[in-house]
Amino acid sequence: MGNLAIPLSAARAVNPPTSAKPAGRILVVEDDPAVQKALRRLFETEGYAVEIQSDGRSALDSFQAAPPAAIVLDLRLPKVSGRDVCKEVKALAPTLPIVVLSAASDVSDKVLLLELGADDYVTKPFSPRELLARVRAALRHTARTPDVQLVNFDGITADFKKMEVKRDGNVVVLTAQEFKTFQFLVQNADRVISRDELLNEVWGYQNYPSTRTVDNHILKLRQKLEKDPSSPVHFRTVHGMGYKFVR
Amino acid sequence: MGNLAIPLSAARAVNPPTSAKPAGRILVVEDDPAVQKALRRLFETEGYAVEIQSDGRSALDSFQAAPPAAIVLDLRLPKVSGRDVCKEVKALAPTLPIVVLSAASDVSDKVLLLELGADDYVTKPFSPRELLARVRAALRHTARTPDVQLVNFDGITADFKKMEVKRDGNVVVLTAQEFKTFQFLVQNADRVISRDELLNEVWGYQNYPSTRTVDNHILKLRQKLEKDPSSPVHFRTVHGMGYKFVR
DNA sequence: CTTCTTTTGACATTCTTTTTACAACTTCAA
DNA sequence: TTGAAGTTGTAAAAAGAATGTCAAAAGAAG
Repeated sequence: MGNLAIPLSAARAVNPPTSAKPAGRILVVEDDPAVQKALRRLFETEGYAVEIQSDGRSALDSFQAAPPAAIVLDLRLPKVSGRDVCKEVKALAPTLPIVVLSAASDVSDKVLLLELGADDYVTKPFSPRELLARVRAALRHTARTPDVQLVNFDGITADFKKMEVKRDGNVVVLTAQEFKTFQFLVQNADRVISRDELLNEVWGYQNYPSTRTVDNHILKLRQKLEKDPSSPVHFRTVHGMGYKFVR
Repeated sequence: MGNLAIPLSAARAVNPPTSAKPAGRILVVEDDPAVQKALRRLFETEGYAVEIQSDGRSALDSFQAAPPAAIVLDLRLPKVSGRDVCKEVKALAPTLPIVVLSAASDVSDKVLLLELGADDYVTKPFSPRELLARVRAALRHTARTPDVQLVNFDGITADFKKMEVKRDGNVVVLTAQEFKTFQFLVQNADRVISRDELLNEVWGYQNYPSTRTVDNHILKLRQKLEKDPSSPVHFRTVHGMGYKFVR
């Protein structure tokens, strides 16, 4: 049986091209002035409006005055701790995405973050791009495209929440990687995805195998899900570009 | 220093040459000759043009002479430190992606990278693939200049995002190169483009075929998209100059 | 250690790009 | 107007790349 334990980070590593930015306002809660400045620059360059608060109390006030699109929250804060801010915000606005900044030691236990209700976290020292990516992902996850959680086509049923795929009523066993690939393609249906993008988004930076690996996973998906794997209808090749999923 | 374990074998085996990439030039700023060599090979194998500078001063000069598509920057450099290079470049070109190479000890502090304005970082010793992945991701992100994304003329519809072109409602299959040529011409409508410019912009530095190749691609585009290919209306020849697209 | 998954490598096949050759066209000067 | 000289249109051949596929190797999980 395929073990479909998808790590937190990977589960939402879904990243359609961010074209023109409608953006939104991001509330940054951080007490170090240097970091404040840097974060402001980082997000503003990307077209987000940025509001900065230096302590938990003001953060909560600000949040209640006008809820932002997302919150970037340092866990170590004066007055009201980041944890409490997190809890309180989540109690009032469960869907508002919160990305936590934390020292590695603070999250020795990931469970803690889940309890807090944070959507994602980045440990210091972190890559600016990564933070950006996670904030984007968090935003997309809640607000923008309510990610497809159920898909139905041909004779295939996929429930991404349950991580279950059926074909004509029978469960199809996908391996973890196959499942992630499938999910990413489906959630980016009709868009051509290059192998590189798949490697980045589905495999991640840490393990970056050769592009042929992608082909093999597509092969498996076709074998398991296409009526006629040798002339695929849904998992299409776009020669010289990549693959695209069509319903 | 120079304890950068970059297995050369890995550099070779990273990825099968992935197609005609627009690629671009990468400025590598690094003083260790061994690493220079490895990085050159890594990126060139992947179809990027590589320029190497050994110290901060020359890096800045080079950047100002002709900005590259991305910068890979060692933090420890002679003359002008990597930090200063980073800051200065970001001040002048905030969107130019910079990936920093650093010893683990250099980034013990989350402030640093953010303050510098770097987009991403890799700690030594690093995996060639990871570096590549990060540079690619950085490039992909900024490369999203969503010029025109949708075009409509005569009976032709083009969706550059989906990489799809339709003619009277039916999908017209364009090859990768044809599509890129088409996109470039359309996004530079009414301007005369020389064959050399097309080769530079569409084909890129790496593969530079003869100018007749361009003619053939225009031919294909006419055959696929013009009502009467033998007297083209949209893909016009400007004798002695090149081609131009008119809506 | 065994089993299952992922990745690699090789090869055949298919599809794309480039070259090539020649006809047709344009330009310009005589 | 006519005829070089240079450009471009065109199709087909040649060269080159990308992909499909399978089996073996490497790696993880149990």
